Amino acid sequence: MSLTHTGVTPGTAGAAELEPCGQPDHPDCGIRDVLDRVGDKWSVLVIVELAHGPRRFRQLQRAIDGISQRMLTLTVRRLERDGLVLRTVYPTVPAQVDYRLTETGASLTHLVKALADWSLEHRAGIARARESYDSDHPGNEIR
Amino acid sequence: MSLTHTGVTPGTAGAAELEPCGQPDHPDCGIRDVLDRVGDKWSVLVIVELAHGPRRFRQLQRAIDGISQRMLTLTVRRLERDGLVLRTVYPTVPAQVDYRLTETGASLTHLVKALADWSLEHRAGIARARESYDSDHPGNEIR
DNA sequence: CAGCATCCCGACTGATACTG
DNA sequence: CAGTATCAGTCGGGATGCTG
Repeated sequence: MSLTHTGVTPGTAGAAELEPCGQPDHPDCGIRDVLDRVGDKWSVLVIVELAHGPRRFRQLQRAIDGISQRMLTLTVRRLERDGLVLRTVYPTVPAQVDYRLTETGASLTHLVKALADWSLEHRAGIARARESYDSDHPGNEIR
Repeated sequence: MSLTHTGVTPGTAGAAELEPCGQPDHPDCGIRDVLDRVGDKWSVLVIVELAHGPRRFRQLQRAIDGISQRMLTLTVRRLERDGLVLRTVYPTVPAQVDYRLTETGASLTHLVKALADWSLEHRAGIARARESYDSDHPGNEIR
C-alpha cells in the first residue's frame, strides 16, 4: 500500500531511466556489494528485527525463527563489518551484547520495507504464476 | 507500518510456528519469496538490464559481465516462472528468443533502482567500514 | 543463436560440543 | 549469555561438450 508505484509501461519501450551505473565502467557498479548483504535472507531478517530497536544476541535468535546460532553470529558480524550494525559489549557478569542499526543500516530499512510491501502485494500473483508455469511445464525442475 | 512487528513470539512449547500472515507483522510473511528472487544478484542484474527494454539471450549474457550461460538460463527461467519476465520465441532460422519484463516485473524495477541507488550512495562508506573492521580485527575471516 | 546435460569443486549451513 | 571450534552434508555455480 505504501508502495506508490507509478505506472510504468510494461515491456515495450519502458527503460525510462534506470541507470544505476551510467557506464559499463564498473561491471556491476557496486550493486553486488549490497546484494550480497541484502539478498541474504538472514541479514534481512536481522535488519527487520533490529529496525524495532536494539536487541541482544539471544533476543535476535529467538525472534528469528529457524536461524542457527552460527548463522546469527556470522550474519551480525558481516553486518557489523559493513557498518550497518553496531555491536556493543557490556562487561557485565554474564556477558551482554547488544546490536543496533547504525544510521546507514537504518536507511536500509526503508528499502527492506518497500521490498516487503511489494512482496505482500505480489505474493499471490507470483504464486499463481508459478503454479501456472509448473502445470504448463511438467517435469521441469527449476526450483 | 507494515514492518512494525511487536517482536518476539517465542512461545515455549511447540505452538504455532507458521503465522497466518494476515498481517504483515511476521517478517517471514512473503519477504523471503521476494528475496529469494530479488536477492539473487543475477536476477537483479537481469531485471536491471531488461528495464532498458527487451533483450535477447546473448544480449543479456554480453551485458551482464561474468554471468555464465548456465546461470543466465536458470535466472531467466525462474523469473519467467514467477511471472516477472516474459519469454518469447521466434521460430526464425537461427532460433531467436527475447525476454522482457512483465508489468509485475516492471514494478519491481523501482525497488531495484532504489536498491542500486542506495548501493551507490553507500558503496564507499561500506568499503571504508570494511577496511576499518578488518584492520581492527586482524586475522578475522568473515568472508 | 539459444539452450540442455554433466562433471565437479568449494562455499554455505546446520548440528554439536566446548569456553569465557 | 554470547560466543568459538569442528565436522559433515548440501548445493550453487563454473567449465565443458552437445542439440535444434
